[in-house]
Amino acid sequence: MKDIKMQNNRKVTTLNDVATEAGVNKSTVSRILNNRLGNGFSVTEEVRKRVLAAASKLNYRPNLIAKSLTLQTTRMIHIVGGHYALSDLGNIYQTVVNNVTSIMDGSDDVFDVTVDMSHHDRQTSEMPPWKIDGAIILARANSPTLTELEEGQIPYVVVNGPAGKSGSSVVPDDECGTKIAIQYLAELGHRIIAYANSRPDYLVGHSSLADRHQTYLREMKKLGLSIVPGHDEWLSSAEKFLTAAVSGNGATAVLAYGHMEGLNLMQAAHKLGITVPGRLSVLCFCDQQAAVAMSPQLSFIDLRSSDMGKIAAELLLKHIKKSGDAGPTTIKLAEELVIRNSTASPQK
Amino acid sequence: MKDIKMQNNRKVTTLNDVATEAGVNKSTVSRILNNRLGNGFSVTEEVRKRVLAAASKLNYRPNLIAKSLTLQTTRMIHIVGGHYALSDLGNIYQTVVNNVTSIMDGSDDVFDVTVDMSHHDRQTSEMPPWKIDGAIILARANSPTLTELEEGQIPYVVVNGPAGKSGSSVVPDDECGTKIAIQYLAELGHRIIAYANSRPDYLVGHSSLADRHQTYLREMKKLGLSIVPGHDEWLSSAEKFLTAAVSGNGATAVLAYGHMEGLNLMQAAHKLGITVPGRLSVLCFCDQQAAVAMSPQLSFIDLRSSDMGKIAAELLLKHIKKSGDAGPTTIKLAEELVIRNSTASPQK
DNA sequence: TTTATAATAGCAACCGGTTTCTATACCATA
DNA sequence: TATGGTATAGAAACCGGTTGCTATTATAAA
Repeated sequence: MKDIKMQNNRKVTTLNDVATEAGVNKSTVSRILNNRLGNGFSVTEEVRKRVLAAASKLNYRPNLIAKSLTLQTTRMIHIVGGHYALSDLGNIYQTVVNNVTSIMDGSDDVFDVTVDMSHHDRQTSEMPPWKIDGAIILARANSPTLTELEEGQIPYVVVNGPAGKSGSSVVPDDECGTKIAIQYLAELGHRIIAYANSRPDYLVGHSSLADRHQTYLREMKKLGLSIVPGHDEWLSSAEKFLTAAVSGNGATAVLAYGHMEGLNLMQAAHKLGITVPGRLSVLCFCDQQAAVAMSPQLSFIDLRSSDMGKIAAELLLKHIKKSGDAGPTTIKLAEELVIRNSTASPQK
Repeated sequence: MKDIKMQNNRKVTTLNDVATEAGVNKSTVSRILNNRLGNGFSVTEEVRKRVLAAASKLNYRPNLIAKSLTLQTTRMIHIVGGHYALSDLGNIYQTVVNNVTSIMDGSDDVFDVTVDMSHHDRQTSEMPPWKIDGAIILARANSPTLTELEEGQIPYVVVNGPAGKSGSSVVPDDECGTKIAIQYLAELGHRIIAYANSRPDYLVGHSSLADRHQTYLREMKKLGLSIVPGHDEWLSSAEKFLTAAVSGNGATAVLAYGHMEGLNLMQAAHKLGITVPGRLSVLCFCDQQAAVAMSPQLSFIDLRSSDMGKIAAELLLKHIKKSGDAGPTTIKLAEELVIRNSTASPQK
């Protein structure tokens, strides 16, 4: 790798500058600025004022890199895997990040939250170059990242994915959710229910892919319903999929892996003149925020992304404070069916 | 503020540990591990092997905090104002962040990108406490942030907002876009065109609010068209707004401030039985990603968020490398009308 | 054999803070 | 007047790396 030598004519005021300006030693400035007074150390009010004045005059801001080098902490929470959160419209990770942030903002102890946006290959760690007090992992971390977290004994919580030995995780119960979905559709009277799998490039290898798909198959079999071909293919063209499923195989309902598939299906249905929920019921896994964008109002299996974010943040805070029963935990949230206007009994 | 004292029993191997293990000086280890050989410095192959072996045996990983303390650079780009990017569905800043990230990922020099998610008050700087090589500001920065950037001579680019003296900015041309929108609707034959203003809490004070609203008024007057009451109020209830505008004032088209207003209007129209584009044309300012979610396919004034992100990132890279004409620039992007299925000539 | 030069590797300063230990002045008490 | 405690502040080590400079040895040239 080539190194860029950066010119460094930046004039940032350091502790020493403040000390010089105030005519005292830098250790004195440090103690005053960090309220380390009263423990075998004190200064006259006059010196204190002078130092404070010098600091504000020079617009001093501590260099956290140096600070964290000695303190071994930065009071920062890092969210790993930000590109998931922003990768498409109404992604659940967006909601997760929002809720993590809001919990952290409301915490007694101040923690700044940053999100890592970079794409990393599987070999390089996703950890930031500064010391963090805790991490939230979206969906999954590569193994160097996990190793680093474990070895550094950094508290972390994985959202919607598996944690390592000492980490916690918060996951939605996809099997349960899928079961609920199929049962609901069956109770409405649907016999032929299609499953629209994910796009090919989305979260390859993630457990939700297999969990929803496999549970669909198992549950359909159990209830004696008709599995519609195409369930094992990636959804590339929603129109083709719908044409084959509805016209070709007589499906009256479709369960979609996620909100993007749901959105595509709804728009394809509209184009094909397939009324929803008249001729076709559409149900998908997503959260409130994504569902709200679609019309007619989409019925959905709520992945509880907002709760996942909140719980993950609270769990992380507990781990950081080592308070109470702060051992590694796995929390499985029950997915919930939210019925709105995209599902109905099939027409005779 | 109370300080948490964290226990620190972490045993992480340092450069010194490796040096001891290999029986050499830590500077030798540093140079070998960083390929700083060949510049007045060299080692025998035997020593090199020994050091490498020691490092891998002890599972050595450099402490990047210490590293960046001496190197004075973190190879990090920081995006300020992340809560804008994730605040609601299909926000243009989401696209901006995505595109900034992808440009950075594709750059020859490796820069990590982080997004600050914390909410800051107007008085405290939004800058991270570590040294960054460049910043992207979403929408706007508070004045301590701007001051710090300027004083620290840190390259930065503001997206959709004003920059300080030495910063660049990339903004969409809202006046031009609004003009195009009104002219287009007028050419379709609309005489009574409503304007749906923003939600009350969104980006208070941002120039786009005034620019779009004022240009609407000016352009309508210029073309002798009927301004519909309600244009100067926040959009609180889309249904009330539509009822008043369409039924009350005979509006046949509505121009909305943003995608959320557009979405609300589309759904309200659906509920009220107002067909789009049959009885009402709907046009709003947003980007491709947001527009794609709505049905019928929304016509929109493209804010060029994707281009804004890319251009901002490229500009920032130029500034960082001080290459060519790297002075502060303001780039104004022409907004573009994208005609899809939510606009049509008014019914007789 | 002496001297110049290259190869090899260590020493120590430095980055910007925190903190332990030490030093001085001042005041009160014996 | 000697003694000791307290208030006040500085000196220096340290966190974990990087790098300019120096020191030693080996080899080549004079």
